[in-house]
Amino acid sequence: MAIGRPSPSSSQTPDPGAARRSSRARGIPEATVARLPLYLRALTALSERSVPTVSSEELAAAAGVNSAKLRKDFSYLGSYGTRGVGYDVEYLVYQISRELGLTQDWPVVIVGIGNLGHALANYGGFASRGFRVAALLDADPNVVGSTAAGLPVRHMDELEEIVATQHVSIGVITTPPGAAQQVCDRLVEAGVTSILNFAPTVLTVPDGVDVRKVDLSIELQILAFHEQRKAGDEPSAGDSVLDRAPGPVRAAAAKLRRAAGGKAEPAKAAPTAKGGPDDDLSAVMPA
Amino acid sequence: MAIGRPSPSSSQTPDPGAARRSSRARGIPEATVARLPLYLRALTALSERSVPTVSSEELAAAAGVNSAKLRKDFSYLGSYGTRGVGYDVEYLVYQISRELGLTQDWPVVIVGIGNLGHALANYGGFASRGFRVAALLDADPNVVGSTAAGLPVRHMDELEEIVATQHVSIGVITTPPGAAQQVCDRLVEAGVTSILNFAPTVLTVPDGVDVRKVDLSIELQILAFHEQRKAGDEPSAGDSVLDRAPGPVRAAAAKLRRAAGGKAEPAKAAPTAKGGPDDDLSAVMPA
DNA sequence: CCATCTTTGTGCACACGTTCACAAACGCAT
DNA sequence: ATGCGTTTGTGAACGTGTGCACAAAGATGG
Repeated sequence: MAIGRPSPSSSQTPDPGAARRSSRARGIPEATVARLPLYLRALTALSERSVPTVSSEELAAAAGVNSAKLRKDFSYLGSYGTRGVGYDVEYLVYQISRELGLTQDWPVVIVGIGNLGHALANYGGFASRGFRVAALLDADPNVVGSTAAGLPVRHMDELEEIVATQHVSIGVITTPPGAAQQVCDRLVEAGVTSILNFAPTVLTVPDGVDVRKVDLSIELQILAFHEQRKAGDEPSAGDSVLDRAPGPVRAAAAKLRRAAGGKAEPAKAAPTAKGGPDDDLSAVMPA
Repeated sequence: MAIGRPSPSSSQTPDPGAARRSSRARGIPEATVARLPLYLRALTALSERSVPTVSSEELAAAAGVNSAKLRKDFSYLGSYGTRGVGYDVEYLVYQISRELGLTQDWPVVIVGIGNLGHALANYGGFASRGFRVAALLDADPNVVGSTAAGLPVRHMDELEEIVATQHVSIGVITTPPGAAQQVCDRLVEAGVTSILNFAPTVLTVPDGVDVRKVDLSIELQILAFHEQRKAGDEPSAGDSVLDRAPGPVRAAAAKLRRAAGGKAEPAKAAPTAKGGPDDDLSAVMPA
């Protein structure tokens, strides 16, 4: 992975390049990998209903994608279907599980046992797919010692030992944003090479370490954007001609803004106050 | 599983088409929209440190993207920078906020107050970006009446009234998977047009309704895939020559599999047992 | 006013992802 | 065997996203 990357780069989820290259190595496009869990879920449901085979059309509908995409996705795995019939459900479940690496055990540590940490610890879908919570960790003495989902919350200082003895390679960060990078560094140092980050922070990691992030705030903002579109549109504010004007006009406006003394547009919104969004340490749950 | 559902289209997150079209309408690519919140976060941090201007290089580093991409992204919004200087932080914060629709109030309802619902209700980043929790809802009488994050948990039956009187257009689903579609239908019926789904289910919604999903299980599986890559690779199991063999050989194998009586490869993994992953109603937190 | 230095904005080429559409492959009935 | 209906697997076209590299625009100093 990480082919031509010179210095340590933060291979966050949004960066397709790095992740893509690493998976394309053996041929499976990143976009396809991201959909495999979807197919697996749909197939598992069919399997439980003892359905022997499915057509690409049916399975695609169940997974919420179109059938051509599904067929192409499967073609990267090999030719597991039978023309005129469809795909063997059980066989496909197994093949996808294997491809995703779910046929083996993945011990996971969760760091930061706030509201979200609790939620994740209780998540049933964990164990069912080969993931096992190896330990719950927190730095707060008030939290350490309590139990969540039947597991004891242990102190951060035990991190290194746990990772080493249990061969943990995946870590989940559910700390406040301020602590995330520090925790991340420690995880990496201890030997963790894949991190799922719920804190609203850009994590910087060395080459060879994968980071994926889940960010509720971002998802909501994207929804808001589309929602605004649906409404009358027109971003509403002091938009006018200036903003989209070309060259000179715009430049002059910029100059004016700077001259006006920092604060441009004494707008009603624009969160500038302290204790705001991301530094809000009270937010144990960041996403 | 909802096979031939022809009518309403389910515009889940993975489907770029629908979402893209709606945003491209006025020009901003979906990929750019998805990054705007990232920039906004970095800019807000700079703003709090009273930094007046940033170069694309600096801001890009803070947001974890490359500078060319950032400049191109901003170019879709208009020409808000000054050559030789950079971007005015305050002005940009305002412009991005406006573009994302964050200069207005977005009341939100959260349905399903389990562990995750609690976590979200307590999320500080909510209010700070124009999002306001209008109500917490649950169907369980044991939960209704309790309080979370200072707000009372109200019964699902109040949904319609709340949505109508408070003009709620965004709903967050944090119910068990089994209840998700039902809750979704009710939200849509009540007038909600944007849904953030944490339940591991494919939601079907009418045209005009946006759905984004957050799925922890999927993220972990993607990490596992890459993790497996890093290790010795070789998906390990009865791979051999057969799986990737062309034409006739493969076909014969498929025939054999079917003839063998359903269950192919009595593999150790492949979750087939009941009480498994997605139907696990005990999993209040799905993601 | 001119030269120089910095940084933006963008044209262009390329890579990736999606979708169409169709031939080849298969089951099944005759 | 042969033909027919079904469904896969994939080549090719298209659209999107990314990154390079550079000209144009502004700042700054003499």
